[in-house]
Amino acid sequence: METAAFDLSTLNPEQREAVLHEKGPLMIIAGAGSGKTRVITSRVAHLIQTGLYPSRILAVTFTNKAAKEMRARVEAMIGDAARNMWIGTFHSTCARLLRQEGEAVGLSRDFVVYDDGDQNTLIRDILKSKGLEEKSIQPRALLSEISRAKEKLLTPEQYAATASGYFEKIVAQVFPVYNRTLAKANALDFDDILLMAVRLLQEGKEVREKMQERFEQVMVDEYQDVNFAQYKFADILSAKHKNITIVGDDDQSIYGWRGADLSLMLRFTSDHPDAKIITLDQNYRSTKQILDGAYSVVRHNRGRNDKKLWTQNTGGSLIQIGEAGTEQDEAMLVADTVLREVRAGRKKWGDFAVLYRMNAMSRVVEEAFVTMRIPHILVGGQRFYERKEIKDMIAYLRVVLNSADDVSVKRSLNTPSRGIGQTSVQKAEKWAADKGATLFETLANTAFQQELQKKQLSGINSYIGLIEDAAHLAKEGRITPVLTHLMKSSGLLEELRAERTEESQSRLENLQELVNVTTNFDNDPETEKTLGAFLESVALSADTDSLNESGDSVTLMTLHSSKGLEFPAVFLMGLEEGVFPHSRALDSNTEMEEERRLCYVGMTRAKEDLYLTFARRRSTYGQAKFNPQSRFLGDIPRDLTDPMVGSSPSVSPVSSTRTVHLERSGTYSLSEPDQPRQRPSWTPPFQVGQKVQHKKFGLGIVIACAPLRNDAEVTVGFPGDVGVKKLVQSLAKLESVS
DNA sequence: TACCAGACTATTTTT
DNA sequence: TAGTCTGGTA
Repeated sequence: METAAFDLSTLNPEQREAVLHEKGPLMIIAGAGSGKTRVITSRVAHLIQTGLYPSRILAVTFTNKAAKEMRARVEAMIGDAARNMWIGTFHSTCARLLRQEGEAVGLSRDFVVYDDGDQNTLIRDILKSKGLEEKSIQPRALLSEISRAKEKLLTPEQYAATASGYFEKIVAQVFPVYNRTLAKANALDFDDILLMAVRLLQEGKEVREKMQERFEQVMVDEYQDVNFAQYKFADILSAKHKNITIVGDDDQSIYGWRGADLSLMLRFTSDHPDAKIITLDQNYRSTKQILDGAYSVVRHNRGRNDKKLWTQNTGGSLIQIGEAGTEQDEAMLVADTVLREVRAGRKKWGDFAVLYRMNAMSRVVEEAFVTMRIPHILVGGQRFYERKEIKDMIAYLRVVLNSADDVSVKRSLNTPSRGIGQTSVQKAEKWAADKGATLFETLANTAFQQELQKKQLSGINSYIGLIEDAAHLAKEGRITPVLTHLMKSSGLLEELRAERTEESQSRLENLQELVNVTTNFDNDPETEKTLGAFLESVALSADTDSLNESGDSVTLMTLHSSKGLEFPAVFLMGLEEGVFPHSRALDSNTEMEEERRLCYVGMTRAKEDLYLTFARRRSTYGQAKFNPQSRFLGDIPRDLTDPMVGSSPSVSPVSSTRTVHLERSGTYSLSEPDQPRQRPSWTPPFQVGQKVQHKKFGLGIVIACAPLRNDAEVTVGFPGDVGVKKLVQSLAKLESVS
């Protein structure tokens, strides 16, 4: 980290220009590794040094981690004055605004934030109550459609007006109910936080003018990832002074599936015809081979701003390509390479990152690393705040804060078991719906209680007593006593301790960790000491926030979570058609372009060494698959690559000539020579690349063969509309054509 | 109410 | 394969 004040002389001309720009809209197109963060922080420092009050700067990012880093770096340059800046994520900034001014749009200060899990339970309940549950509607799909609508700032009415087709009609039906339920529970989902903040600014003239006046400089980082609501938020706030700076890279847009809209980046220049545009294309991170390789993958995308990164760093090794028999072999190849480099003293464990397309792929790597005793940390996967026991306790805390939160009442009511089952809950829900009361009010209502059996009644009373005691404790301001009281008196601790299994032990540890979190919160002088503030910090935080160089270990994570990071050596695994690019992207142009960008992001994480690996055979969902190697590998010019040491090619790439396959296919069996297996070896009926004749489809080329009991599943590519087919040999009766 | 077996279904996830 | 969900039964 830079500790001295910033030094203009170490910046390149474009960077300097961006830093010194003072008035008017500015767009910085910042390629990977082009010193973006340095430019933004220097710019902030420069503005403050030229007399701007820090409190008049708003800087928004997408992650808490980025926000934290930005603040720390500015502080290092200009000292404590940086504290008064508004630096935060879109969500935390909007939530802050809503807590301050939200009452103007009828929002209570004590709103809770619903995460994906809560949204899911809510939507399921609604589907059930509408009798729509078995109509093959996936709650997830529904939620993402609603989310998409909210990101566009659409009201349920506006959505309904344009809804067409079966699915959209259902969404139109559910959407308003979903919103009403949230409102009744005094809850906001992630999208609401943005939406309500924008609405507040649009409708509340006074608030709007106050905020517009206040923020003389507005900066948005990672602009390629903004959605419409976020765009609007920044747009309104910067409308008065017009000093908006956006920083982004269209080649690194990998969150399209989450509503990020790349076209908003283009829109910036039409919104602000006078905008200054600066492109940072000198890369300070990677070697030329890595940059050229990455470029050869993204350049296939249409409609991108062509921008080729350059570097003065022309040394370094070629991109290394590793081929393995199975995914286990692939993982071992990675492990071996790491081990060799570390033993040779060329690298430390912490210099390596292993990136993959799906979290599920981490397991094999972990296994290999464990057997080879390679220290590693796994990023992502099951998140702390999504663990059951943590969510349970959070649910309790939320009820203490806001008893209208029905979702949390339902979750906590019978955990641990108080003998209150589905039937009782349904009874209470019905009663609540009839009387227009909240669930909690209903449970406490004497008239309702008379309808209950003794057992249920005593359970409910002990629940209510527990919440009331906790609410009393909460008035004192510290969170930890409330939490520990709830854990003890609910009997949850007791239950877990009694279980004495490995799982219960780990749950107890997680709960202990939660106590640590609240203790830190209680002792942190910076935080507002209320339960609401604590719950908000929980809802708006991600695990990766705390991801720092935690010791000297290899980092394992998905390509998505690697964005913004860099490592001396990077492995990109699973470069196979159907894995990366992901199978879901194979028939969609837009998604394929996003996969390409994802590959670009992954490759440009590497500073010195980049390894791309694939396996010929991979089991997916318990089924063996022979995927052809990824098209991305084919995009990289040969003179930039080198086979990895230990790579075991046996079949040449699909694109090469057939004769090669025929010669080598003898070894093409399930029992890899280096890893003997118990299973009898299986000989595929055809070789990959072999021409075959099908009665109906005609001539085709074998792409893959997989064993299928006493049969074989043959994947064949046919020309024209027929495309790729999976055929069972005994039925398809494919004949080989020489 | 609670538990178990079988069915079902599978990206990515900054907040 | 593995984790989640559902429905049937004790």
